[in-house]
Amino acid sequence: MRKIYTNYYICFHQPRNMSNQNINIPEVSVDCVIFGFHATDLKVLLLKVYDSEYWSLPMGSVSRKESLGMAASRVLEETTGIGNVFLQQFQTFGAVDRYKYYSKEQTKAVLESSKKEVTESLSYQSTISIGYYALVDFEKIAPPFKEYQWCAISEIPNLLFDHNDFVDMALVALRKDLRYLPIAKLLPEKFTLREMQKLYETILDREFDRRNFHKLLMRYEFLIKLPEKRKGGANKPPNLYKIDVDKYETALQDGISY
Amino acid sequence: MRKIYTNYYICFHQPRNMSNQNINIPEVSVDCVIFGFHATDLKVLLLKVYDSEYWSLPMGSVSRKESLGMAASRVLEETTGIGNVFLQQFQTFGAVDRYKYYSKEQTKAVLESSKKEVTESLSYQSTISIGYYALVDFEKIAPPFKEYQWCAISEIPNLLFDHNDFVDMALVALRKDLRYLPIAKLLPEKFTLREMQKLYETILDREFDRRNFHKLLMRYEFLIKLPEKRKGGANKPPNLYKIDVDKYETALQDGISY
DNA sequence: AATAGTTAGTGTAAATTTTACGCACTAATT
DNA sequence: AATTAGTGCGTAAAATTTACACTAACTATT
Repeated sequence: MRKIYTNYYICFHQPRNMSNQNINIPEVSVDCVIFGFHATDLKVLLLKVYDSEYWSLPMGSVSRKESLGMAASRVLEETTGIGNVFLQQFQTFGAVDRYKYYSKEQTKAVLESSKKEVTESLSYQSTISIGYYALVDFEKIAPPFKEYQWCAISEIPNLLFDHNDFVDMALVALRKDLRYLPIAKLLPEKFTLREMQKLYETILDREFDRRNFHKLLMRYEFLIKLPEKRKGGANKPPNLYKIDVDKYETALQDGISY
Repeated sequence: MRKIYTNYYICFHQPRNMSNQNINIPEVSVDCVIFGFHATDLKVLLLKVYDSEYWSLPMGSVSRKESLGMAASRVLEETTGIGNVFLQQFQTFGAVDRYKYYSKEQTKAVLESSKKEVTESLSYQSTISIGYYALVDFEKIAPPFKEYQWCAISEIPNLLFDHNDFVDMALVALRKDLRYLPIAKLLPEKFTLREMQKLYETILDREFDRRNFHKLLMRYEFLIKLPEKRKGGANKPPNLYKIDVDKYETALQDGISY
């Protein structure tokens, strides 16, 4: 006979002492992987940890007065100035001592540089992090300021804590959900078909035939051909396109095949 | 000129007062959607809230000494006795006051029935819940005990808090990731091709041709034909199959098309 | 002004995959 | 014997994916 435990009722937590109530939820943070696209590279925006040589992802805590999505959006705005972007939750991380285990020497350095008297507390803080990724227009936040740096996916250094895992898993999620994601948000408002193709090729790490790709995209009718062309190259200037937002969203409902 | 905020360093939380330290992380829970499959129905295991008429999903808090996956596994074991199952994190929920906002009268009833003097505290507790779904063999935990009830997806009543959202989103995630998920875990160890087909048909809400489905599955070579047949019906007894675990996992890496 | 070099833009045919379904045979129930 | 449903083969139609070659427009060079 299988043993069935008897505490089958919902176990309510003890009420916390709210006297020194912080508006933020302790031990929970939101960490953001910000994707941008430039030339043929998928890039991630890294943030330099104050007064140290280390890099991390933008992160922050969650207020009790906001939803997770709002928190992610706010954190992004506060740390980078980027607002109003597409954000997608992809995974929540909560390994034991994950802030302690990874990059021990980095963590120590950061603690020292942060000039606060927090020595051991870090390992008990932000034990759980909700990962979001953002799709942003690279050009809108370039050139980077010295505290931030766009970094190609393939060249990302060791990051603080387990942030390298965040980047890896964000990329996995991005690839998996590609059919349903508005990846055009990684492009500038006006773009060429070739740029869009490059974007797909970079994310999926495969090549498309120019003509077939063209046909494929045109099926969905969310591309508006502009009367402008992009001059400057020593070649026939390509047409510029922009997105018909309504039609794009409709197409994304069903998924865009490739 | 875009305004860039200056707090670009990582903001460490104030250390919490650890004197009345609870081993569990307050305000965080793990909630489980347990999928089972019976006849032609996809079902979810619901848990009756102690001494009330309401139902909820199995849930519990997360210890600081365990990872999220371990917590989900433990919660499942503790509440239902089910162990060693496939668990998949699908989404983390954290809307403002989501425990207060949903099912106000239900929450109240539960609070009263729980016979604890927690009145307002609930709305500040378990603000964030990490959703996992499990794929289990329906037969192994049937017949249900009175505190639990298998409930067909289409007949789920109003659940506590925002647990209806959990079920909806778990199903969306299940459908989306179907190609990569070991949904055979929803079947008994020995099963017929027809049962597997029904399973796919139920999850995807579409029909397959018997012969084509047969061909499709056989391509992957993860089905082992057993010398047994399932007798009982007024017809030719169908063959029984079991899974070749190694080959199944290999096939799932690349995804099983349908 | 002519030319070379580069990339853009476009349609059609072949190959492959998916879907639909026919048929012969088997093995149980009633 | 009639009925019901599974097994396993095949084949044809439909849909999708892949392969492929030329002309056009611009810049840079001479």
